[in-house]
Amino acid sequence: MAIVPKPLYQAKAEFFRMLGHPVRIRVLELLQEGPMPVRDLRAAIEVEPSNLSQQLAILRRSGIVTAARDGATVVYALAGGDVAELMRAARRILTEMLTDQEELLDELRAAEV
Amino acid sequence: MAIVPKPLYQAKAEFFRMLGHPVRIRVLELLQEGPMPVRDLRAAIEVEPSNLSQQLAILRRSGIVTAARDGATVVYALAGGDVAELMRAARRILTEMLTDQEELLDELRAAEV
DNA sequence: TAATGAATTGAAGAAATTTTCAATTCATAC
DNA sequence: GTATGAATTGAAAATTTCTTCAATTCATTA
Repeated sequence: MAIVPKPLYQAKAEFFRMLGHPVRIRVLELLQEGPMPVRDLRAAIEVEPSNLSQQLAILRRSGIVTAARDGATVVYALAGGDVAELMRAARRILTEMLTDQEELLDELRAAEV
Repeated sequence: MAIVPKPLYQAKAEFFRMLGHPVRIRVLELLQEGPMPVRDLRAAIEVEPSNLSQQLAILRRSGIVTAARDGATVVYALAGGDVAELMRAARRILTEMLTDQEELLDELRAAEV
């Protein structure tokens, strides 16, 4: 079976798409404070257990997190990449984008008609 | 017009989802070199004109790019946020995540973007 | 070994996104 | 004013992702 390399822009798109879900974002944010058992993730995120598991499976398959069983509980952790820096960069852009929208909103509010 | 504040993690998820498409990624990468008319985007990206327009519309609506008409052509530009830093952060994580996919790794190392 | 709790899996229906095509707008040239 | 090229729009069909539920695995405890 020949290895057909995936175009880089497609790998990037898949990566961002993997991040594009509220539950997955929250999991990644929580794991930035350190490894955490599923039990705690479930307490912090309002979501059905099986739904959380589905989202965790997506994160696991992508390779951005790892899972380790410890007795009856499973502990998740970031696989190592600097997720914090990525989130900071995203927040900077998001902040700028939302600020612009707010300015637009202010203009709309200020408009006479 | 009631303003319903959106949870931050949801805004983040929407932001990443907006990035999660190969054509949109390529547009953002091309625009990092400066404003560019649709004509040039279409020459650089293999995609149906109307499909490109759909993807451009998504980028526009999100606020990450702006469009300005100049005669018969339309010129797109990044709205201002530091998209380059975001892409670098993403690439760092991707590089780490894909250590077992040699071909893609080589592309990542060679990529300047 | 039976029972319980923790977490995952598989599969189906629901929901969202993507692609495609015909129709439209806008500016320029004839 | 009519034709042409550039780009966008609206809407449907195709595809993908999301949610949900029942069934399952694995470890612990009674």
